[in-house]
Amino acid sequence: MPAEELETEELIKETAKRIFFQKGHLKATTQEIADEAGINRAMIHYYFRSRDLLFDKVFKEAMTKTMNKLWEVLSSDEPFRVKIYSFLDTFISQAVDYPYLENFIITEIATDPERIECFGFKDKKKALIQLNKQLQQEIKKGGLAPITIEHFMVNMMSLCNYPLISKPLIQNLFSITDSGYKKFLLERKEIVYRLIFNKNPPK
Amino acid sequence: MPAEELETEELIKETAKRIFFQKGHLKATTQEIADEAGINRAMIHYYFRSRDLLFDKVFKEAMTKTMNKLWEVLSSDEPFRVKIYSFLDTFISQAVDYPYLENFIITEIATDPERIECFGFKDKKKALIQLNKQLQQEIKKGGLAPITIEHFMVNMMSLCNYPLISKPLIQNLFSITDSGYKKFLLERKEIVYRLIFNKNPPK
DNA sequence: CCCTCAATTAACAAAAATGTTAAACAAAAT
DNA sequence: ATTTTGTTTAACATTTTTGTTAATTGAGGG
Repeated sequence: MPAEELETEELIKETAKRIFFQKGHLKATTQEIADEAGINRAMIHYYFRSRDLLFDKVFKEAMTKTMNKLWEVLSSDEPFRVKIYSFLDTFISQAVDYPYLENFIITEIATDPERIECFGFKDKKKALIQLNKQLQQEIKKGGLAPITIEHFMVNMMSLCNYPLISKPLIQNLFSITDSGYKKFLLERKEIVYRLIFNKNPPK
Repeated sequence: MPAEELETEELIKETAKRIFFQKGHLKATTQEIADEAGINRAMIHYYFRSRDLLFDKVFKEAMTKTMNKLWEVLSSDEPFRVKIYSFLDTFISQAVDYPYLENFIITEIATDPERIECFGFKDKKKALIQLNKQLQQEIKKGGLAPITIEHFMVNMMSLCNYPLISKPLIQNLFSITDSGYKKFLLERKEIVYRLIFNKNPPK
């Protein structure tokens, strides 16, 4: 047994998170989770009452953590390009850890869009406005072709996220091995920056 | 009753396809499908033996149709930029029809990557090589910054597809209404072309 | 040493989903 | 008219998954 054994409750949450959002097995049963965690299935009910409550809690935690990180980056006082590069970095790191969190957001929220409501962060709007100001300045300086903040951000998110969530498809299309894919992903941080700014990334 | 009532088998397939790949409700039960189609649940078993076989058939059909369309475009004799613009068009149209097909590919294939094997089209490799030749020529001509065919295509796919499959998330982030989102998506064909070629699309 | 109490377990109950079957039906063939 | 055939239905059986409960364990406090 490991020196610092996780408390059962925490262990369940971590295991569930891994199965749901790393392995992408969103419909994993309580039995699968229990087996993977090496505990009795009843423990899940003991600590979380029901499968749905467990799922909710795990999702909400992962989502909040992620979103907070991202908005923090976007709200910082860094110059525009540094901020964007840092956003790419954070976004990709986070998505590498939980590639299927994004995927869950997509399918699950589609059937029940309420779920996402709770992530309306207080100063989201303010951060966006400020970022947009920076973006438009950058455009005026000629560093970027005219674009709205919405399209700009969707571009970034698309270019970072899609390759992560559609790994199997892309690997098949281009006959890329697992280790090859890792390299491919790492290359993308530069590729994306260059594409967006039409210029090499800082250092 | 409608004048040209669909044959039951076809009706089931169409209904299932809609629920699975338009509504994104991948875990829809046989009952839900039967209800939506207005038929007895046993009919699904009568025509398709099991839920899984139905799912497989529906998926395989949608996938094959999509892929064929895309490869056809990529294998055509059109000049590079026309071909690419046509690819964007086809890709987006198809994804608008079945936004969650992509999503299914992502989650389901993740747990069972074999599923995708069957879509190894005979002249995929040839089409890719030819396309790459065109791409590299375009780059030499100075029409494009140096890039591999893999990154180039992943860029295109990302920029087209991600906004479709992550509609709910983006709508929430930027407070966009449903009708606003439609407009947003249509704008993207131009946006993507401009981003990739750093220049306005043809006509 | 016994009591207490949270944590754990196995066995059970309930619910939800899938799969099967035998009978009813209805149109076409004989 | 009756048989045949493919389709449809309702009722039943099975399987899978979730949820509950009562008994067991084991560490700390009195």
